[in-house]
Amino acid sequence: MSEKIRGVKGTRDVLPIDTYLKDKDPWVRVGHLQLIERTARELFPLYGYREARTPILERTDLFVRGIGQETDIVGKEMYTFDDKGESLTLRPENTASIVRAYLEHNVNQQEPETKWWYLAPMFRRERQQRGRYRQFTQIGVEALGNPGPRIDAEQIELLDRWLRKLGIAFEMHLNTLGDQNCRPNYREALQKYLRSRIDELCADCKKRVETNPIRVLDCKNPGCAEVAAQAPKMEQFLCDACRAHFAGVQETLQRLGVATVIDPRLVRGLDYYTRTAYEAIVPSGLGSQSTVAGGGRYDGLVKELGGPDVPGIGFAAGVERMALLLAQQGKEETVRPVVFFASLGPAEEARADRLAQQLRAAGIAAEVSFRKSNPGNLLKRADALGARFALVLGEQELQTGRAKLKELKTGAQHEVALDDLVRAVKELP
RNA sequence: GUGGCUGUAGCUCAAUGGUAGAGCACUGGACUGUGACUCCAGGUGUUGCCGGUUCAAGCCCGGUCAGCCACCCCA
Repeated sequence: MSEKIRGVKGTRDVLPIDTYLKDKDPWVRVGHLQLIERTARELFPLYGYREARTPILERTDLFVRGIGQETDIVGKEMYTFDDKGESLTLRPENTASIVRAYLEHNVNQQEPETKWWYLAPMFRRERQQRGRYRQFTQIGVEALGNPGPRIDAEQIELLDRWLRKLGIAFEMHLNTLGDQNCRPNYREALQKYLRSRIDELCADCKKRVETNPIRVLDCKNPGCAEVAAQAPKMEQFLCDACRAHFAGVQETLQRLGVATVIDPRLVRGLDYYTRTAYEAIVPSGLGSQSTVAGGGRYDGLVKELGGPDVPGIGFAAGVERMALLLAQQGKEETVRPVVFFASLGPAEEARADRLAQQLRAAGIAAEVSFRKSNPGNLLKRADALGARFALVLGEQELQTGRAKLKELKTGAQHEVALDDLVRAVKELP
């Protein structure tokens, strides 16, 4: 007796049926994924973004250098393995890969500004829960070579437009993280402040004070939150250039009519972010998760990965999280056959095969019956498939060359000539 | 990685430590050429897996795996 083989922990199937669901909660539907993807494919090129595809596998060092050794992603969440002496990793995010490809092909020497978008599976070895999976999909954009701030606003407006188009209710949070000039000053001041109140912080934050003090601002622990509320603000430490940049982003967004919430506590977990940071946040529907898309500027990353001093900004959206939100709203597109052929014998089946072929060639979805049965059961089958019309093909129809096209919803029958079926179906309202 | 809850038919769920059930769905028939209604018949199963206690375990105990929820972190 062999054991039934199972999927990998933290991965999930998305199937075009209802009954595989293990729980009552809405789950990702194929139709919603298609809607999200199709909208992106249509919308992103209108903003000048072109699709880029990079490999799922990269050298581990790319992420260590790009994302940062101290981050949770690199420190404990990567799928890393040895490939005959070389360490490889399943990508946990795509920005580092995109920048690697950009540099590898010297794109900066071919065009001063580059706008790419991607749709790609990502892998992070976390404990899964609602809205968080070990394999998940991100749709994102990266704009390289443009120091902003108008590109920042344009990109935020793109995300805003996309989510609105899909009917997702969210709030766009916005913040600035400063840059290499002013962030160290802020970090130092913040650190000094946090050390003075270190007894009030949680155990994790006590460590963060030394490793990554800015993330203490993001802690949900009540004690930490209170300390954070009185902490010095980034805004007081911004250098003139960063201050002007942030003002420019806000001004452009206002001109474009994009509503944002300035959120001083919005920080980013990844080391490479500078200046503009933004997140689309939803009030509910994702369990303890609330971010459906996050983005920001990373002006130091390209250089960090061995390239020239090229600025960049991008966002990544969680496709499954978006699909979960859509599932709670219900609407989904499904493809159903227009004509179902109920054939009563071998000769009729042969004719149905050819008729279905003609309909499909004309762009009309058609399905033939493969099982031998009586008309009653075949009509049941047509109904179960959600077909609009059923056409019973028997001896009589083959002889006369005429058949009745039955509209299943109303029961109305339309007499049609088999030789003229395509035109007849097209002409029906 | 840490903690809590759960695991019985394809799905939703019952069963005091004592013989595994219902609804839905599925297949066929009543209806050898016209579905939705109705009726009848029929698979529905190593009770997640392994071990222990017991005369006896779906039920109690331990382990393990998986799912859910929360922390952490993030999309």
